[in-house]
Amino acid sequence: MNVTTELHDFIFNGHLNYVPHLSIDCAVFGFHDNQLKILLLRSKYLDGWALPGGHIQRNEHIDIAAQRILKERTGLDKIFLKQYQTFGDPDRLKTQSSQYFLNAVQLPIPPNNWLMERIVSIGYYALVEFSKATPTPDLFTEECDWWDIHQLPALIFDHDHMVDLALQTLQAQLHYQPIGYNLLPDKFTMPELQKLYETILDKPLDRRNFQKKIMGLGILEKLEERKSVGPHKSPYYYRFNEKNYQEALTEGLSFGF
Amino acid sequence: MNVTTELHDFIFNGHLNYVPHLSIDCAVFGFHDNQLKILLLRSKYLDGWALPGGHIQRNEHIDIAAQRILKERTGLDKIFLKQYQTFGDPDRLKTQSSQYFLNAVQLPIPPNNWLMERIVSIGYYALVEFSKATPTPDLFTEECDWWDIHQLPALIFDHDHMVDLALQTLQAQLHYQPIGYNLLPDKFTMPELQKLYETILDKPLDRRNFQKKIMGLGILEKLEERKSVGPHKSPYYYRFNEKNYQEALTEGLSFGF
DNA sequence: TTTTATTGCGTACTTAATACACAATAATAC
DNA sequence: GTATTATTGTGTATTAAGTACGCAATAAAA
Repeated sequence: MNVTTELHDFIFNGHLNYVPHLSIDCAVFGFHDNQLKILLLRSKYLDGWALPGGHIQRNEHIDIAAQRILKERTGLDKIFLKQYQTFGDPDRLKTQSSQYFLNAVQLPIPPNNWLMERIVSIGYYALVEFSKATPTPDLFTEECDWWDIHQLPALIFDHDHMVDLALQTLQAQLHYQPIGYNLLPDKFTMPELQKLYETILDKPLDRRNFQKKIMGLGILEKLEERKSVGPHKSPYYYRFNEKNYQEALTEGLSFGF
Repeated sequence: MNVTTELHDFIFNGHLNYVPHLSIDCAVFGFHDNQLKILLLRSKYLDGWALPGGHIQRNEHIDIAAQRILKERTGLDKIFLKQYQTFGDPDRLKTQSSQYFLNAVQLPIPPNNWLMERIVSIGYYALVEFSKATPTPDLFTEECDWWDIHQLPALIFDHDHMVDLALQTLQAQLHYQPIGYNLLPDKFTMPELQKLYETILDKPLDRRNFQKKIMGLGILEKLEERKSVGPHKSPYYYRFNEKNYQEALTEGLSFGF
């Protein structure tokens, strides 16, 4: 099936498979080069970048739908995903992006088409390991790539608002939930973990106090191995203790930065 | 319009006014007799108690819809309302309650009717001043009343889960947001405020430390007047300082119970 | 006038958060 | 080899926040 027929099918028959009036949008965070990154797509039929998103199948749990959508965009299973807000402004799609879409698709879409109606979007944020994720465009996507959270391109609809709120939520969660596990490779050094926290919170932390606090949580274990990173003392590798980490996820923690 | 024709109209024409596949359910909290209460309805056509809820009008913001729904049930305007979770299990309505409904309404409802389809519900929690709210049943409601949060009746669908999560959210919020304002009368005593916090957190707090901490936030002002409550020293009245309270709402606070 | 339960205010103790010091060390330069 | 350099590992002192508890004041009832 080529792009044109698939697009046609999605527009005119999508409501048969998907729940109308609802969508999902995901803010997918990654960490690379000491920067917090977010995954964005540029659609062939829209005038800006967008959060990865999609629709919910007729008999699908919304959490499963979010997992499915992100599997298609990143190749990853069992992603750390959290619902953070549902966006329900009736005019959230009534921007110039909509007009651009109508011009771009070159199809006679009636106003009562399921995609032209008011859509409420459920916002999720996700944490993924940058190096394991493979940004994957679909047929309707021109580009799919990571962007530094501090240098975002123009986003469509209300997606800038969605990113703002997702980041705020992540920052707040950081104080109760052990978050590094989903964003870092299996083993990592203490300076790397600290940089991650500093990047998300957007403020510097004291190296020695950070180590004390994070080790005090009891979810990390120090390895024998050290990482060679320059003309100076080499830091040890650490990894999350799976069992204690899972416990901390359900019980919650108390940081205090 | 009598009950039967209004019900008929809602079932068969409701989708013209309301967004299908979506609903709103609200956990409305009040405080009375040193108990945390929640507002529940018993529908004429359902076999248990339910959270007050409803549907979103075609061109209505979801937050406005929640306000409208609660205005109808309590008579109150500008209620403190917060979205806390969207419930999207495709089978959340497929319980015995649905069968009971079909028997009770005695109408030939086809399976493709908008109320028979899968509905995703947006959960809000609300805080209201018990004495100012007037529980108001609608045409389809048999009873509408406050229930002690610790002695709830059988609830329909997934409403028990909704209540659980709303309470958990409220408890968590209590640590960052000045919450008493919405649940207490304009002026109140320190023991009353403390009782509210103890009730929500479900644990005792030290009287003297509580006073220190709560006054340290700078959102309360002590009045000259005292309340006469028994054969012992009379407590002062306090009230929220409107300006500082609003500031605290946006800035957030840091408690630590 | 005494009794009673409770309030207002205060002080000691413990724990958590913050600030800062210094020796150890791995790659590089010479 | 040996000195240089930037960074890491570990520790201690200080400050702030949280917890535990004491006691005099007092308003209504006995």
